[in-house]
Amino acid sequence: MTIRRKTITPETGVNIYNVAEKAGVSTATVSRVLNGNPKVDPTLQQRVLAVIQELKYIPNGSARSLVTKRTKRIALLISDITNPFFSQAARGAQDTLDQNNYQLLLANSDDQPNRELRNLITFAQTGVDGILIEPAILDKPSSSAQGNARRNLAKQLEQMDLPVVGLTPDLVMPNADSVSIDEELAAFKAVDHLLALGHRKIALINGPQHSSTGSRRTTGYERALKQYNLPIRPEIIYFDHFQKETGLAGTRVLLEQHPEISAIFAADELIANGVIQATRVLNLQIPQDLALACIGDGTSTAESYPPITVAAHPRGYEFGRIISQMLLERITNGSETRLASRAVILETRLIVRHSTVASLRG
Amino acid sequence: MTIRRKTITPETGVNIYNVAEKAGVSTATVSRVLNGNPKVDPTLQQRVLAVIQELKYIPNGSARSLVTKRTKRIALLISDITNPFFSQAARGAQDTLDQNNYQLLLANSDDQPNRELRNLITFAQTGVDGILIEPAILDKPSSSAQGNARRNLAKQLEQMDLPVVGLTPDLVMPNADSVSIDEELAAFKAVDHLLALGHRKIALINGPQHSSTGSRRTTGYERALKQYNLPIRPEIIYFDHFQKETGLAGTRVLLEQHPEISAIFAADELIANGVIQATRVLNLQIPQDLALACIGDGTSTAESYPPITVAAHPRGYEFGRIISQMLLERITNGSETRLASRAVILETRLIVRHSTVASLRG
DNA sequence: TTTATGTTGGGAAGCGCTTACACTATCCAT
DNA sequence: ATGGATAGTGTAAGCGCTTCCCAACATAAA
Repeated sequence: MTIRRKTITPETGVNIYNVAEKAGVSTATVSRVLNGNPKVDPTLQQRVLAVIQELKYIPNGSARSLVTKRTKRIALLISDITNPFFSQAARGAQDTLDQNNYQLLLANSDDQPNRELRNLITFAQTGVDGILIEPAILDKPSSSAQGNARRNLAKQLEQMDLPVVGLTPDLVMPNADSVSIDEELAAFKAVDHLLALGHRKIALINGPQHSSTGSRRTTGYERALKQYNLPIRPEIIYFDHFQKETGLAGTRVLLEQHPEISAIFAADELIANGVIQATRVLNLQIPQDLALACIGDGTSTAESYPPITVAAHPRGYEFGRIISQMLLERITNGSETRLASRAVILETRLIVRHSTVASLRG
Repeated sequence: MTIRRKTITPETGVNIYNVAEKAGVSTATVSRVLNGNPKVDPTLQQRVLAVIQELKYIPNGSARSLVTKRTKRIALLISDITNPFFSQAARGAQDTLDQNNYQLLLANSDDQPNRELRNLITFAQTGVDGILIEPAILDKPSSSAQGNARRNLAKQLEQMDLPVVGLTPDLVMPNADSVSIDEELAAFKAVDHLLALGHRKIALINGPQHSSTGSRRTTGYERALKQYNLPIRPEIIYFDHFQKETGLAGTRVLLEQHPEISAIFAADELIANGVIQATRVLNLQIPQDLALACIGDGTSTAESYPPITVAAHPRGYEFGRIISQMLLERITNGSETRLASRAVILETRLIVRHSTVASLRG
């Protein structure tokens, strides 16, 4: 058995040849024990393992990936890790990936389609086995621009031909799954609750009007009103961003112009926090003067004063676990049977807390 | 010019040979334009670039890394991305890395030295150009166990011989920098402020007693008391975790047994939040009945009711930017001049807000 | 014109692995 | 004994790049 090439202590670190030589076997055998191939003589295996320990040999991932075409690495592309929902999701993903010996590559898109695309290309180059993505919000009302950005995303994704799981309801393409909640239904549940309590003047404070999330929540709100044969009054609907500031400003503006409002449906927890903050400034009591319900994961709303009634979806952590689990299935399965696309819709449920109470007005 | 090997459309994707062939040049030339080598004929360069576009060629990172030994990838190993400080730090790191075309690999250690070690090894295997690490807290009072874990960390890190920047004051080893704040001084400032206001019975609610952070903050607290010739009273010091629950429980316990306490120094923002929550339950007014100061980044404490006086350190985002910047310098510089280790200590400053007021008692 | 010098491009080695394929040894059925 | 499986190991061909080294050519100096 002869060993070619740099067999003697290269400057660059220990490689498989060094191990093979010292153990008196071929590189093939070393590789086999490295990969847990069952058909190697236990004696040899022990010898090789011992040498690996002794030499502190760590296999070179690049070389390995080059031939196997797998990296044991997946990418998570989200708008902003700073958002608690996403940092929880990252943690959830991390935990299940870790259990399966996968690594996590992180990138933020800031909801900009071009950054998203750029990151995707970098991933393709770097080499990842799959992609977890929260597609950028398409904020432009211009339908053509919106369509374009989405189409580019899909094109890029398809071209890369990697397993994908998206945190969105609308990622329909081969080799991809999607996980989301029924935004419209969640909004409907919250508003329906307010209506059932007798509220009739219910304002909506929402994120971007033309974002997919924003528009779906608006639809749910409208559907609830229609069900009670109530008119939709655009003047008590306020759009801006999914931020606390929106809740603050929206509440001020709406209540000033429409004091008859008896309840506010905040499209998200941050907005709801802003609403509460505004009521403190305006010296209003929740729920006596103003009822408040929102959509969220039910965590932070449980700790505010008063605790807020919420149409609750699973926490970011859950989302993270689910999407990474699905991605792993797709990666593992991908070679043989290509799985059909799945669209998972997670449950939401209404949690009634102290921020809502029967309307005291007309 | 002849081109060897699979020159014709491999199933696996476009490679550098395909590009070379179609452009009528050698792979060496393609590689040169790929890497921006200035000495290629502009005509050729154009031709190659055109073919790259046409074929949608994306270079294979593994192959590239295999020969260059650089991955353009760095690792961030922290205890928990879910902690806002760290998600901010991750964002800060991400942003500066992104600008320099580096990617971020994320891992959570949960403060467990063994997970930390395991992740480090995986990084070495995967291939990263540098490591950003928040070393696991060594909670065990047993000094030998503590020393061991730290020593293992250092050993592993040195063996990997990669540039490292640590979010800690105590990472002394070649090819590494560290960034931290003067924990003791921060604690001193906060407590000194309380003392200057006339408070004499100042309780401390802290995180783990034997964690490096916890013990340093205790020292600062003690130093401030000594400066005023006041005794250190262990019975009004409460240790547990850097969590809201600790603040809640600590406040109840301490005030029940020692109603003479006129001020609390909370070692961290979460604990301070717990203290506030406790005062609501106990029906105490801050700052009239109890003054409160803490250490933090000054963000969340600005928005509580009342806003909390804080010895403020830079935000996680700043830390993230700084450590990644330093790491990049080390990576870039590393080959020629090996930089001396640096230990950066970031400034803290006292921000006086409504939670502290002159003592109304003796 | 000849020689020295510089500039560009190509040939090919090899980075550190995995894995067909070939080979040898063993074992059981004939 | 002999042939055919079977199991265990080694050989060597790449994976897709980068880069050293040299050929080819152009240009400047003699």
